[in-house]
Amino acid sequence: MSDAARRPPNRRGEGSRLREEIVRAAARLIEESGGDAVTLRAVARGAGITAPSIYAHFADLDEVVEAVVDSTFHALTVHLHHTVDGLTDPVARLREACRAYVAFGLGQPNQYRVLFAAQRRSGREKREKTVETMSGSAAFAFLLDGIRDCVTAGRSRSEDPRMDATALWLALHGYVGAQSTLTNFPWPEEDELLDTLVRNLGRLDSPA
Amino acid sequence: MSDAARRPPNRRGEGSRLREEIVRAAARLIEESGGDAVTLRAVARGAGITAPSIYAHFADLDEVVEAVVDSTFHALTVHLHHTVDGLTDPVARLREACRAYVAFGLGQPNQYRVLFAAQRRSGREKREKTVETMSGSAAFAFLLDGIRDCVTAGRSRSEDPRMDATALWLALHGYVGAQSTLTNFPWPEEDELLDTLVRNLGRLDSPA
DNA sequence: TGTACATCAGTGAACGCGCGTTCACTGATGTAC
DNA sequence: TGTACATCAGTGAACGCGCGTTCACTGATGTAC
Repeated sequence: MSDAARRPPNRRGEGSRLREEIVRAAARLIEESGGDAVTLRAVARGAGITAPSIYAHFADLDEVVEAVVDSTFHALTVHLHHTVDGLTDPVARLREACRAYVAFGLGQPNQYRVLFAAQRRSGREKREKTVETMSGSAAFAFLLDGIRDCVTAGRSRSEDPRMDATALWLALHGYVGAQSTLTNFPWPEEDELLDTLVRNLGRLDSPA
Repeated sequence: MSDAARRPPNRRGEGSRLREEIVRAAARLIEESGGDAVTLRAVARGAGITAPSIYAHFADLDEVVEAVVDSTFHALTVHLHHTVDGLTDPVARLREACRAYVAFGLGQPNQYRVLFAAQRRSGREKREKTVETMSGSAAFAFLLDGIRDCVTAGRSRSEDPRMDATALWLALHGYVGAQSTLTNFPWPEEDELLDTLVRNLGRLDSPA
């Protein structure tokens, strides 16, 4: 901090502004480094503050990452809602939701990875209600409702929407992880692949 | 190393024995720590040697992990071959291969994760022929051949086996990653889920 | 068979580094009078 | 309106730690004569 000007302190009661800046810096760092170089000190550097300042807002680095995960899950949910907003055809809604999910993941693959990697670590002892059941399930519920709506509209032959939604989510999830990792794999055209997944796992009669 | 007896050196020309012990120790460490605590020194401790001894066999930790990945991919390939060996019905072969793939991944989820996580890191500058295209593709080819055989036998309606094999692999891959991570998710019965994936993505006419 | 010597697997001390965490502190903001 | 003071966001020095990497070394194994 000796080379830069001293950070002007936030006004009284505006400490939460720094909190948000820390979360943003951590998210940026996760995305850029792939999660390898995410340390308390690196986050502090990214936010333009000194390391001890973080303790005023978070107990440790895990809490910071947790905040990033919450924020990212929220952004995903908003993104999905915004995408299907205005679409009325249930098949189109389902397909666009899947497209949007994949686009969100591929747009920030390392943050997406942390969304689920964080469960492993913090799951040891903490909190009954994990992020997974709180925020993450909103995205899954999206797919489940999407399939149910298709069934109601007579567009899907699914006899077990929960099973089929799980299968569909697994494939989307696998695609986000694999596509951003195995860049040498002979990937088919993305739209075709997504259509294949949605049509077959959503049990749609007509081509999507 | 002061607390333990000094390791008796291998005989002349048997330096490769230590190499294998290092790889085994690294694999163990990856599986137990989730990959977080994998350091050169930790691997050395696990192998019962001092850190500098590793340099006689590997340039750095990345090379050690690379060796673990190679070994794990090889084990996966052997496991798949062994599983379908003796099965003649193409649908049964495909389904059992999928089951075996998932079982392998869930049996050592952290090693499985590293299989693909390693691509990211070392992919920066090194080697054109990545592990992915060399060893990993053997597993994928297994699924592809499986679907093709079903088509030939008139058991699958697939019109694009490569596309459908990709879709199927993505779902299996997603399942291994998600199931070992999201332990609170209301997972359906594993056999039912796998049947759903194989039947729908393998485009099988009759229930698998 | 015996002895001197080369080989080489593995050791242990040492280095500089970035890390997490603690602590007393500084100095601008806002308040009491 | 002016002044003394409390508050509190953020600093910077310091600590102990495990890390990767280097280097000269040790001592058992095998070989030449």
